[in-house]
Amino acid sequence: MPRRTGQDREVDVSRPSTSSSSIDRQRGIDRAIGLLELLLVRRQPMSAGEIARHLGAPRSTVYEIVKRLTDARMLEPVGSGGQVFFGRTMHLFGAAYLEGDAGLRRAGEALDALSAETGATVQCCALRGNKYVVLDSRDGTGIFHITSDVGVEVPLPWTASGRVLLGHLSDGEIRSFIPPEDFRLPDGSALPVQRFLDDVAQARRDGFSETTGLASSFTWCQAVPILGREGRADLTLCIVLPVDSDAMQRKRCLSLLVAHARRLGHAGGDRRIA
Amino acid sequence: MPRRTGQDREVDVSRPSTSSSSIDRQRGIDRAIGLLELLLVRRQPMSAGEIARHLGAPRSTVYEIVKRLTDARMLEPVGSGGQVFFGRTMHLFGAAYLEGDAGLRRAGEALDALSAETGATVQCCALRGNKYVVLDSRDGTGIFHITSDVGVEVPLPWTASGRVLLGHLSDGEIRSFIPPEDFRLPDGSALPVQRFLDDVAQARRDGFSETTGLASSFTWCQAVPILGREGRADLTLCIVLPVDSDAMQRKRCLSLLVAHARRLGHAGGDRRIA
DNA sequence: TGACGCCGTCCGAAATATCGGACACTCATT
DNA sequence: AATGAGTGTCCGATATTTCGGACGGCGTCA
Repeated sequence: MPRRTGQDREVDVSRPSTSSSSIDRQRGIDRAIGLLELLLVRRQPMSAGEIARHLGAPRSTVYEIVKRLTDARMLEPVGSGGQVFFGRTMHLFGAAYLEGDAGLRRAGEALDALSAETGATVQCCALRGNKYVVLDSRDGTGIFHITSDVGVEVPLPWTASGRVLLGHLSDGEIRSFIPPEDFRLPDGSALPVQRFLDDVAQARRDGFSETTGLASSFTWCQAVPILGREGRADLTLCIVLPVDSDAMQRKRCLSLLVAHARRLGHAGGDRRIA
Repeated sequence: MPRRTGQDREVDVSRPSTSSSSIDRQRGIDRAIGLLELLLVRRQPMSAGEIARHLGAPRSTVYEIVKRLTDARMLEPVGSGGQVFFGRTMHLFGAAYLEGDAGLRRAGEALDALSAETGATVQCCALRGNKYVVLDSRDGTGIFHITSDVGVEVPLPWTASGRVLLGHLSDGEIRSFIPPEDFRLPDGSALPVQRFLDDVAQARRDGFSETTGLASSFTWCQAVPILGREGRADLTLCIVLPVDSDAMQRKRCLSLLVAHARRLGHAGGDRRIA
């Protein structure tokens, strides 16, 4: 693995599009946003130096930014090695967001109900950039939980929700939307793009999607769309069953999912036919 | 050798307090932090112009900052009047914070238990600056709920938790810590400072605090400290009962509170004696 | 119709925040 | 002891960002 020091500033050709860092001097606010996104992806405390290395930012600048964010308690010191992670203020911002977003709040209530009704792990998911992300979840009951963290970005082809969330895109749009490497599954095998496109089309017809053995070999996933004002799947309701659950149980779960999602959805009827 | 921090550049006498920036040019990141804090206090969508007015910031700058934060989805457009509020990314940051802070997460589990055991509104509270703030809560069951929002800042003398959270301060420190206007209660009456100091002292002795008719006339509040590593009350567990609840029920609730808080607390024994 | 208040965008100029580098320090490892 | 890698701080210079103001729209009210 090549060492990445502050040198990679002059990689002009090999930097495709996003996070285009030319020879640039960046704004503090952009550095701050990058820093927070980095912590979100890494999901563990980092020191200022470490952040600077990963961001390709000057150390002195990162120290300054970290200080400001720490004063505002958007970051908090963790441990004794000068590391920081998200702070309490972020929790308050997040809670305020939830208060303002009736959609996600109501979805959370549906998760409570679904969790009680099924005992399985249930989630509410959405698109974030060109990735799939869990926005909220309730862990299943029982000795072994199947869990996944809120906020972790996952390639769309790995998930049932991914098939539902892309229903509003054409095949061509989907091809250019998803990075090619995302079609490689966690087990190393490659998912044929056409099969994924077929899955999306089928999910569009059926109003739900089921997958198994994709992200993990021991799960059977079901996802249904929560339709927004424009008839697009803004959110999904999703249930994670053990792969050996019987067909009857699956059918019951699916109908529960559909019922909750329809109640939550904005576009009442079957706009997806159009 | 005198230390030169970035602060003492313009040590003018005419700096009244925070917020009211005179003629100065501020950093983008500070503007951004101020903007987010403003939204947290206002708890409703605001337009860029409105934000600029409240912040005393140039309109053009605020538009720029809002654009950046919106691109990062830390803010989201709301309505059609160009208003913005916290965005989905904030929710993810907040969730990541919760994942990293075992203390608050465990307190949340205690709230679940307390809520089930008592049916009342229960909260986890802490200090934020020189104010009291609810970090997490579970609403009571029954027809009428007594609720309060996560993240709303409240004067410390209005609350039972306030009396518990200041146990580590001396009378003098408390006097200078709390803004004088915070001793005026919501009903307009003034709480004698000495009475508040006595309350804090008693809470320190008893290991809990009870108040009634302070923040509202119809509530009876109980608060107990969750002790941190240094034996200080970092968090409180708090229960809100109707003012007409009977003594027996109150006693039961208090003992439940104490049991949960002791289990959560770091300093096991009675460090407060020291 | 005109006056007013908003929103959103654009621009040049000047103040300054970012940057690179240097320093002192600690802690392991050689 | 010497080396290396890390943290945390400070400083001057310059490329840049903030700022103030102007502009064109839109809607409302008188």
